[in-house]
Amino acid sequence: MLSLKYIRENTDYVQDSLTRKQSRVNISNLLEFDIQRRNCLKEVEVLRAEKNQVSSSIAELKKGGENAQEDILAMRTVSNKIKAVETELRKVEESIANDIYYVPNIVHSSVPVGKDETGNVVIKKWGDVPDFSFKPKDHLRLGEDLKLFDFKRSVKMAGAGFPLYTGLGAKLERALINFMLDYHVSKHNYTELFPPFLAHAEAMQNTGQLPKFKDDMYEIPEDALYCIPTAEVPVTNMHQGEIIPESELPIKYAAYSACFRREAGSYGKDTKGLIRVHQFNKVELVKFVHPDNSYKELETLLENAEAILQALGLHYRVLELCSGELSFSAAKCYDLEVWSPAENKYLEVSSCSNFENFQSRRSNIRYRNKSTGKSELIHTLNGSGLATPRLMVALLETYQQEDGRIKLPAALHPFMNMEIIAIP
RNA sequence: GGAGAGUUGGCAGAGCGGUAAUGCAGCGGAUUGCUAAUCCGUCAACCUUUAAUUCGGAUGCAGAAGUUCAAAUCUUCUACUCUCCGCCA
Repeated sequence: MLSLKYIRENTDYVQDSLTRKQSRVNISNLLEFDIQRRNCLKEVEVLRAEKNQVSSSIAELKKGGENAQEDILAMRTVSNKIKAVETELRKVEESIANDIYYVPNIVHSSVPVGKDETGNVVIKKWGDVPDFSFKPKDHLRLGEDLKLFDFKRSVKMAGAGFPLYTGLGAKLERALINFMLDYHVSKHNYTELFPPFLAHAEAMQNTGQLPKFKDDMYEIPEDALYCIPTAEVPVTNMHQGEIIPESELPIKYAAYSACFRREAGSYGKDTKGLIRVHQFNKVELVKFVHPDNSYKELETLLENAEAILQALGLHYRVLELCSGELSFSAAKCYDLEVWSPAENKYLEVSSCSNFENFQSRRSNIRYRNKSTGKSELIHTLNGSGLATPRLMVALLETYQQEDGRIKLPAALHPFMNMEIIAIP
């Protein structure tokens, strides 16, 4: 979240940022509440000061064995007054809390202005669109022929959108996860984590999933827990409430998790196979960094995610998201899109974002500034590195042979113990 | 599921109705001098004020409600942590 003080002192900038983000959030209510709050505070603080003063004089009198009855009676009315104003204050603060959680992060000045996906800027293309001497099959057909997934039977377990990987498909899924984790740990110096897949409401609120995206999450009401939509949630919350020594920054984590998304409102879109599912696997990269370096760290985060696609030899492009496409919590974001030969389009496999102190303010994650000795909010970043389903789509389609077999890229050979996936 | 103990500043830790000791670490300063020590100040977030990183005020003891002139301290509820028992992969 943003701080109320920041909104108050930079109202025009925040409003401009909201406009660029295509947000209809109204901050004038918030500013009105802010004034009310400060008026109440002033009132209550004067009364409290009086209370403290008289209270200590009562204490003095009693110590000296004197009668303090007069003061005590007077304090009774003051106390009641305080209670009344405090109630009012609490109401105003509740209104502020309700509203401020719906205000999205500000947009970084480097972000191109635009209102929808047409405003995104392609800043890079890597590799070539693969060329086929035959008509390439789509991943569904390939999966069926090679018995890699079973979408019909998975319905018996959990319904549509919960993929079941079978045989070499299951092994390939596991190989991709292992390959990516190993790569980030050994080549990019991330620390590997295996986090819980459920998180409580506070954790969800800290990273910005709640309150706005409640409907997109699976919930377990008996235990007040939610299924995580990304490992970003548990991993970012790992340092909640901590003050991290400046010398330990940046902290970099790579975490595998299953991800659960209800995808409410997107029914009928991308219903084919693996392209949009309720449960999927992802290796997530999360960084806790010094505020001065966060944009540099965003660039390397992007490079780290790209390295996976390069190692797998898959054609992709990088988008710099325009202001209107930025997610709620992000100040700047790059999307990585891999090429699907059968779909004949690019599919998003990663978003790399800088959240600046939007998440760390909610989660109260700080570092100790060496020169001032004061604690300040750190910046958080994260990016997928990568999500498997669409990666699987691109991989199968890109490396298919005319005879229907899949010739795996060399990077996966050690993880699969084979070079070619053949028709069983 | 049952029983018990606990949750205080960055950390450690006292206080158990009169308004948060003390130690360590950090930051600032002073002083003596030299593989460092000693002393002083400061040490979340908030409001107000200021030329100011200034003065002041209020808050703050897991969270919420209550009793009281006054709550870290008493009462109730909630959350979390630990220990033991039971059940289970």
